[in-house]
Amino acid sequence: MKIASWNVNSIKARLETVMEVLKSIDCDVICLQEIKCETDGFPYLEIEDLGYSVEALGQKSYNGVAILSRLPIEDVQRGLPGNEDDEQARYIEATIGGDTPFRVASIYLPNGNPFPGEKFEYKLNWMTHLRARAKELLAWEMPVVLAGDYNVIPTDDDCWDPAVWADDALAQPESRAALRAIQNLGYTEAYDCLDGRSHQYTFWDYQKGAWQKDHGIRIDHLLLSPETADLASSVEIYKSARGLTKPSDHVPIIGTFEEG
DNA sequence: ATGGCTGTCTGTGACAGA
Repeated sequence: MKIASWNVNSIKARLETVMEVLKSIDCDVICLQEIKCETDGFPYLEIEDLGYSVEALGQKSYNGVAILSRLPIEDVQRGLPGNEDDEQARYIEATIGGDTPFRVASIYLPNGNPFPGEKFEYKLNWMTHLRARAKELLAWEMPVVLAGDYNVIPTDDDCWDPAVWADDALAQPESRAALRAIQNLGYTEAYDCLDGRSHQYTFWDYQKGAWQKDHGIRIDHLLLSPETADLASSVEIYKSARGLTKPSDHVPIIGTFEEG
């Protein structure tokens, strides 16, 4: 079972690139973020032609998340439970059927800039709700994958130059602590667990030749419940997606899991 | 090079992104 997370920065503007990458990475489940279209506007037919079922939660212009799966998608939860007042489309969760069912969430965590400010408080509040949901899911005692663009640089070793990011919401101690607080419930981050090299990135800005200079940050993460961590065998950052024509500024992060 | 990117919209510049 291969499960990926990928912020595509508009599914419509990126459709050809997305389909090319989906064929290459050959995953069973792909969690998409920043689809930037309304739920009804998702290009369902094109993705279904690749063999995937699709469940999406979108809104006009911004944000938006989706789960693609070759296996049946069941019990879809749209929006982050306990955070029903949030009008932004940032969370969808569902059960992926099969011999070993997985509960999978596609998460687009708020950016939080500028720091400090209301948007940063919104980010921290959102992370508090995510932690509460993560705790609930542990009680399900099944494999859980919380996949997404967390918009958090976990440590200074996960960016090219900590000084550049020091005043940014993505690198604030509060943002990092809120991510660790979720992990401290009992979640394992797939990259930390299965690779762990420093200075490996999932995002490179479009500006200033960031990709060519490898000026990136690692902000896309796969959080695994203990049941999932036991099944995890490898992780890959699909870096070559950033070098394609008309790329997203993020690349997929892919986890491989044994099916017990 | 007082800049340098990309996407969205009842758009043609403002905003959001990170």
